Amino acid sequence: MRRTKEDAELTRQNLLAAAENVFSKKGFAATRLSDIAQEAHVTRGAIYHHFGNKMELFLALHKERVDPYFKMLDEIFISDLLPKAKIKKMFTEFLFRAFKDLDFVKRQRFDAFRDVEFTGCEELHEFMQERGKKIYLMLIDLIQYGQKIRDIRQDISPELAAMNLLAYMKGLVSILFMEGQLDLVKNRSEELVETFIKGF
Amino acid sequence: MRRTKEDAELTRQNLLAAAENVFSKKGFAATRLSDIAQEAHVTRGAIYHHFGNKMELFLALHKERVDPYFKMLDEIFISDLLPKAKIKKMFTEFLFRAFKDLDFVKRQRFDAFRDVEFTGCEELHEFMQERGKKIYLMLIDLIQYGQKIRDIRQDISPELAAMNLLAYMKGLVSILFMEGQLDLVKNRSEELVETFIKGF
DNA sequence: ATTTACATACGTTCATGTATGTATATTAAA
DNA sequence: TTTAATATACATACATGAACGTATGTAAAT
Repeated sequence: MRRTKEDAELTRQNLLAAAENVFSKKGFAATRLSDIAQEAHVTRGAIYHHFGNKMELFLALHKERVDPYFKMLDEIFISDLLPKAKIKKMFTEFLFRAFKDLDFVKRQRFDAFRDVEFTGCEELHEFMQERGKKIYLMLIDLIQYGQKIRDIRQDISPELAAMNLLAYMKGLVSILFMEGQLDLVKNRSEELVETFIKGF
Repeated sequence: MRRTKEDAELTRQNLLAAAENVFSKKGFAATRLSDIAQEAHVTRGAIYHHFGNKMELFLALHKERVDPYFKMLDEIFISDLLPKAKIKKMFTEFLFRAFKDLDFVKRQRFDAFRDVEFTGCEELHEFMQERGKKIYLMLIDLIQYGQKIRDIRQDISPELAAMNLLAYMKGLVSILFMEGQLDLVKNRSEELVETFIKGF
């Protein structure tokens, strides 16, 4: 029984949501398309219809969920705040959205030093590599300019500091969602970042 | 053809090494025991003989490789340095060993915000949860004491700071091994940590 | 009338675990 | 010390099942 276009879009979204849940719980390889289908109250047929295959589904999901975060960073980057304030805002905003958008972050809810997964999807690999590098360069740029106008302390290497910032951002997302630790930091994005940023 | 006990131990070690390689490349779910066996120049029979099953193999590997890191942290914790110096040393030493012991860290060589995997092994989950919490408490303890003796600045929350430290540690390991970024930071553990620690 | 949005059914692959086989090391007995 | 018994360290073969992708069916929307 064919559904209307709106219905179709709805099931597409349901599938994405379900996929997000299952992927974030089990990882790519361990996820069964049947689980996703079940959680979306459809059959695997719907998945293949909408996305073609498992990898494409993952890819679509990833791009759709991660894109907004990077767009936000871009916007802050081209705003007219001072460098340090920009960096601070990037982090705060990032965390704020992460808290609000738990579904995305759930994916990162693995414990310290536990385990990883590579999807083996070169496309995604390069995609994220690219983005990571872009943020990295953005941060270096900000720090250098900040140092030039004396907004940021002089005695640090922009590259290392940028690396540290990235590491912090990444690590924070990963760690915040350890069971029992979430409450401590939820809605304290600013405080958290403030504590960190004092280094500059 | 039965081997001597020493031979057996050797193949056990070979299996662990091979498992480390494959697991770190593919993640738990996506690795095939046949790959591991092949890389160790044995058959899967050897794996089942030595470890029982896939999960047990992973567990054994994990404990064997991760343990030394935590032991090292413990040792620094009970040493007689000042708190800030302890924290610094923990990080520096951790990174130093990580660089030296790439095999372990390889496991963490995934790109920012890319993908995760949960092994679904509750035992390991709790095991690592436990350890993470222990370090967390250790750090809080250090910071509080450091503040008391004026070794660490007063205007930060020990909990948040500890959380930040953990996040940084975790994120750093994850990010350092992005293709092309490794050279920048390799053997600069101290500088890196120095840049970070200035926040205190 | 035709396409769409799925459901259903099917074939194939493939990895896991188990059962079994076997040659040798280890131990015990003679 | 020699020999017999047994346990060990794997290899090989097999049974099972699961998940993927594809092919096809179908009812309703366009």
